[in-house]
Amino acid sequence: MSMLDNRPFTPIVQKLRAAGLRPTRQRMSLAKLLFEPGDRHVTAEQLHQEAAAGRIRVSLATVYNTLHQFTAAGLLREVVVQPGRSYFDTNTSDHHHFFIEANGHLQDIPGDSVALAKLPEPPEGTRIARVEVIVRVAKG
Amino acid sequence: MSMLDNRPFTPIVQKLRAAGLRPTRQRMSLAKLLFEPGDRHVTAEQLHQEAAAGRIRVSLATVYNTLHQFTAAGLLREVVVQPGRSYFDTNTSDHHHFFIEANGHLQDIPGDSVALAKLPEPPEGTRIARVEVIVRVAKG
DNA sequence: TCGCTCTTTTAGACTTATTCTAATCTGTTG
DNA sequence: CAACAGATTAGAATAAGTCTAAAAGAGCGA
Repeated sequence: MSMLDNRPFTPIVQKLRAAGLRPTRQRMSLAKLLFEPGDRHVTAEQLHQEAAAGRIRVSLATVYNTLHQFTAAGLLREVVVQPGRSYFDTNTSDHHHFFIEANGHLQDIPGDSVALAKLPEPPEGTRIARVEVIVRVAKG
Repeated sequence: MSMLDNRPFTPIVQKLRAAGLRPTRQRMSLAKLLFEPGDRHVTAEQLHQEAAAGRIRVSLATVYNTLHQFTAAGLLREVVVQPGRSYFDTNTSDHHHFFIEANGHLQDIPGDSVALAKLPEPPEGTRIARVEVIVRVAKG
């Protein structure tokens, strides 16, 4: 399966179609970088550089567009822990994060090792969309 | 008690001194805006505008410096929930937040209406600095 | 009080992450 | 394969925040 693989029924193509996104060259390349290696947390800039390293020509604007489309389609989750930096998480299952302050990295917390015993009533006229737990850890 | 109040033993002055910060005009004015009205969540830009509205001349750089100094001193807590925007919370007690997606506002969740039943082991060589729970709510 | 020194503030330049725009290109459908 | 809607692009634009060097202010001792 080469970088030029363009067959119409590859899992990535199916994934994109299922999300209502046309399987364009750029989206397929980015999807491969994102989803083939397993769970990961990337910034737009990182993904753009990885693409460049892999001889894939994609503009930074497209990387941003794609990450947001994937997020809207539920293929990614956006995680904000630091001012001025967004991570995109390829693991969309119910789970939480460690944020390692020393190096700014994120790490998944397995879904069942955090338990919320009690949740508050959401404010009048709203419903809970998602509960995020961020465990900030420091050296020591 | 006027805006020009400069007495050396006002609670704000004490608070600043206790934090090891000189009670300068700018810091006192900002501290008043922050701490007198009770619990609040502000951005740097908002605070800067409030100051301007109150005829207090403070540069934006000073607002940023001050917010960070207050945070380092434990008088404020920084909360990041949206890319490209930091909130500073005057409530430094142990509590969590609702994030109202519709308008981008934060709202405190009383400390005891969220309970964590189980916490994970932090990664090798780190210790838990803080656990943040963000309950994202949407209209409906 | 004055003067000295160290700290703070400031305007404005700069950086970084991200979004926008308008032109060009490409997938898909008939 | 033509046509068109949707996607991509370079580069400009924006926004939040930081940095810098110079000016102003605070606190101290005499």
